[in-house]
Amino acid sequence: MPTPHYGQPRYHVIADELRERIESGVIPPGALLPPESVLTAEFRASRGTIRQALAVLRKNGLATTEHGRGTYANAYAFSHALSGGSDVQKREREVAADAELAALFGVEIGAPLIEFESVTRKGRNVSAVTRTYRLSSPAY
Amino acid sequence: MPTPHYGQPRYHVIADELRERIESGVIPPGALLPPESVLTAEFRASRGTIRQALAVLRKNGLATTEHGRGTYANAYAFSHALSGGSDVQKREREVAADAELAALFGVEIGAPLIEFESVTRKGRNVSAVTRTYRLSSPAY
DNA sequence: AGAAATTTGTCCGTATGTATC
DNA sequence: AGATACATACGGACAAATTTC
Repeated sequence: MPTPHYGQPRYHVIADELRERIESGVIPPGALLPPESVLTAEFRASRGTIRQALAVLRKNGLATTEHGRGTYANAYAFSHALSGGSDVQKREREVAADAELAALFGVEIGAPLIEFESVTRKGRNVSAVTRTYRLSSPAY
Repeated sequence: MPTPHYGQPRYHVIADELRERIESGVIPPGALLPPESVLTAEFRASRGTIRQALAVLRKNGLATTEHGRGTYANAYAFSHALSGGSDVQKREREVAADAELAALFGVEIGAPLIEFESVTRKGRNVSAVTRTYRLSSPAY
């Protein structure tokens, strides 16, 4: 693989992508980001480049890294996006599994799932809707 | 010590050796491989290099690792294309807006949306499914 | 039941060699 | 030549899950 750095350096592009995920709620506040090893695979970047990207997030207050544990998305990032003119509404509800979700979770169609929905608005427009589904009763 | 990686990288050589032991039955299916600490001594490689070799085995479906327990040799079926060996599977597709999404985004029902789906697995079970919806053609 | 040891998971910092822009 | 990035490798430290005593 060549090393094209048109415009922006890779670590900056990666940092932007991760910031987008944090501010949009794809990575919810307080959640762990994927470990460096996974990020290297996802972005096909070397560990050094990934670490540079994470350093950018830390410097901007979007993430916090703990030795031996991982890198957290900061809750502060949410309010940052809020003050930036976007608005986020959240809600949690119980829904019935459709065929697709049932197949994924290995439950019957109609089985109860917890749906966590996050609606991100910028101005009057909705920019993103994120729905996270989990089993309502723990899998054992 | 310097780090000459002439020819094949060390983790690759080590992975090959371990695969040989598994396929030849020296390490029978279901048995635990030696712990990383022992492998570092055997191959005189750093732990990181050993873990890289083990990652190759996992990716090839030859071994399975459990936190705090160890790495098992798999009774190897050919699970290469199936699981891919990764924890998170992602895909992106275009879907039609249902009534709720249409109302949120302010588009007509059936209008095209980009759906980004991420399926997180723990072991064999799906632990979470996240779907993020965005407008397919940015409205600005 | 509880403490210690084992083992894997993750991050830190550093270093070398290679390749491309 | 310099900056960026990749792949590889080392050693150390802390965290978390599991097993053992």
